[in-house]
This record gives sequence, structure tokens and C-alpha cells, in this order.
Amino acid sequence: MLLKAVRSQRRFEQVAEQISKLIQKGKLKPGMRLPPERELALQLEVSRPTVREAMIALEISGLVEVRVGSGIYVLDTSSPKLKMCKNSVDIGPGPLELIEARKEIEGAIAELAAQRIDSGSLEQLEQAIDKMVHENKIGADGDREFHLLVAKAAGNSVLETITVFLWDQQQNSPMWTKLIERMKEKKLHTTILDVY
Amino acid sequence: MLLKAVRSQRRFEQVAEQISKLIQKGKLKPGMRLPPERELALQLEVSRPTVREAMIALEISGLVEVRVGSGIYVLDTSSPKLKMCKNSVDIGPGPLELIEARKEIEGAIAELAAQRIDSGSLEQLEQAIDKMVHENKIGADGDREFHLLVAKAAGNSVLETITVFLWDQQQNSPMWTKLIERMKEKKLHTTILDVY
DNA sequence: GTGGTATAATTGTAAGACCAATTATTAATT
DNA sequence: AATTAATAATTGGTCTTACAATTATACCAC
Repeated sequence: MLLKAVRSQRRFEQVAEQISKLIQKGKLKPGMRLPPERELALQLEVSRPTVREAMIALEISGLVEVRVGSGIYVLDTSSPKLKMCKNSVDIGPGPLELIEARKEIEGAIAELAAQRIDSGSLEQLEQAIDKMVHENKIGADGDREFHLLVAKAAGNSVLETITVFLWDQQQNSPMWTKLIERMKEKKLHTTILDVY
Repeated sequence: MLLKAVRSQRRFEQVAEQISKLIQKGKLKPGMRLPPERELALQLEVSRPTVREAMIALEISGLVEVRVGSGIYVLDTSSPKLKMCKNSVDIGPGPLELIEARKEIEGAIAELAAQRIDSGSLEQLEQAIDKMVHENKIGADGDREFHLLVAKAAGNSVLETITVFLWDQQQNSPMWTKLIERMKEKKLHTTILDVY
């Protein structure tokens, strides 16, 4: 007998749910600015702190963006098809697991891409490689660009999203930056580049 | 000239970050109850609403659980390292892309798992396979169980998370369910099973 | 036009009060 | 003495009000 746990739903959750569904249904389109917090509070018949809590919840969920002094705007939730709470508090995994995951997954993606890539994308790739070599450091723009191009060449939006996700995890991980620093000191670039 | 956008970090974000790091470092262990909101406000020298906003952020990020009248408790974030946002409910990509993505990624994961799996996990896997065969349908519990066990056997939390994610996407995709129905009609089970 | 400035709109933060739910304590009853 | 009931203390949930910080807009001088 499967039962759902009864949770007293707090007000900010109800508010967040309402707004979320409006975005889902397309009543609120990306780029739109929703009413000021005070006005929302009036319409929903709750206090402004409650509205604020709901907005923070939506922001962390990646549905809206709060711009100070300007307003709250609906984000585009369709293009980055998977939303892995970017603004959410960092609970990232360690860098070693990430390196391994990238090695495996991007390797598989690269195979696909090799079969499908067209001449235009190939040229872009070469440029990215040049850039990466020129920058001569790990975690730079050329690096990211390269991997994303490979993913795009594979022609699968899911794989592309996962690549973006892996990259962003790396960028947000405090342990990663620390690892990068230590590698710079010890000049282990070549060793690490082999992993890629 | 690449510049990063400057975001004024709001107070509740700073608070959430502090607590988050304490949890990461193990200073706050799962199950622990953190100080009352009022006391946190005093220690951090911020107002209580700010603390509340931070707690909501942490809650949605899956780091803590708020129990009314009792307190705020640290959740176990070690096993499901990355959480999807509750409020994120989107349409998701088409089923064909998902099938392909799963084929590529789970294939790569399976390689790793094959090298690392122990006898205990192997036995679990066999049971899952039996279950899957017995259920004789796609997308059932045995199916999910099987893929998750493989991912776990690979010993990489990132890969495990991605597997869970792919599976959940499939579950949430309306196009997927439609596809399953049509396949049932046309009895193409065996064809699809080859893809796995 | 360009650049600076003033004004208004909006979010950010604070403080205090009170309510609701939970938990701990105490008293009462058996 | 043990169990139960009533009470108090603790804690999160919400509201109200006020002010600060930030942003966008309109306006003005140059």
C-alpha cells in the first residue's frame, strides 16, 4: 500500500507552484517580466516575504531570474532542455569523478560525432583546437568551446546538454579550482591533457 | 574580450553558501539539527528573513529539511549527489534522442562497470535481469533497477546521477509514453530491446 | 548627440509581532 | 510507579512596516 507523505504545503510553495504552472502552460513566456512583488502579494493575498520566498524557490529552480531594482523575469526553459539547478547551492562531486565521467561520456560522444560531422563544423573544431593550444591552459574558453562543438556535431540534444552539464559542474566545483591551481604549480599539464 | 557578468551576491546566498560548505566539509553531518533560525540570525548578524531565505534555498537544493516546530535538519547528500529541481517540469526531449543518448552513455558506463563490479553486485544484477525478463515489458521497474545497478557498479557518482537523470527524463516525456503505446500495438519489442 | 543627474520604480534587508506546529515538561490519574 | 493528560517552552510560518540599495527612465546641460 503506497501512500504519499502528507506535508503541510507552505504558502511560498503554493505560490511557486502557481507561477511555475503558468510558465509551463506558456501563459508566461520567456523574457516576460512578472508583476512587482508587492503587486503579486496583493493579487495572491499573501505577504511580500512569502512572495519573495517563492521567487527565490523559482530562481533556484532555474525558472526565473531576479534582477535587483528591475524586476523578476521568466527564463527560457526550453533551450537548455535539462535544468540542473544552476543557481542552486553547490553540492558538486569531487574533480576526479568528474574527470572520469567526462572521459567516458565525451569519448562515446566523440565517436558519434566522428560519423556525422560536416565540413563546416569540422572547420570550427579546428579553430577551437588552435585557440586551445594557444591559450595553453586547462579549463579555458577554447577548451569548453571544443568539447561543446564535438557534442553539437553528434547531433543529439541530450548528449549536448549532458556535456554542458559536466562542464558547468567542473566550473562550480571549489575542489576543482583548487586542483587546477595545484596542477599549475607542479606543471602537470601534459599528464592531464592525456586524460582528455 | 570575454568578461563575466557581475552579480551582486545577495545576503541569503552568502548565508546558504556558508552552511553548504559546512555540510560539504562534514562539519554538519546528516541528521544533525542546525541552530534555530533566530540564533543563526544572531550568529551571522543578519535578519531572520534572510536566514529563512537561505534555508529555503538549501531546502530546494536538497541539502536540508525543514520541519515545522522542530528544526532544520541536514540531509544525507552523499548518495544522490545531484538533485533535480522539484519545480522543474518541462516537456523534455524526444524519445529517439533519449534512446540514442542512453545507448551511448550506458554503453560506456557498462564498460567501466564490467571492470569493477564485485560478486555481490553481480548477483543483484542477475536478479534484476530475471525480474526484467519476467515483467516482459519496456520501462518497468526491473528495467530501471538493472540500469541503475550497472551505473552503481561503475563506482562513479556522476555517471550514476546521469543514468538516473536519463531514466527520469524518459518517465516524464509525454512523447515517450506515446511511443511505448505504439510499439506495444505493433509488437516491436524485440527490435527495441536490441537497442539497449 | 553625449554624458551626467535627478527621479521613480523595484528588489534587498531589517525589526518586531503574532500564529501554528512540535516538543519537552509537569501534573494528574490510575 | 507507570501511563496519560494538560501545560509550557521551543521553533518554524506568516504578516506588517520601514528603510536601504539598485536599476531604469526621463530630463537637462554641454
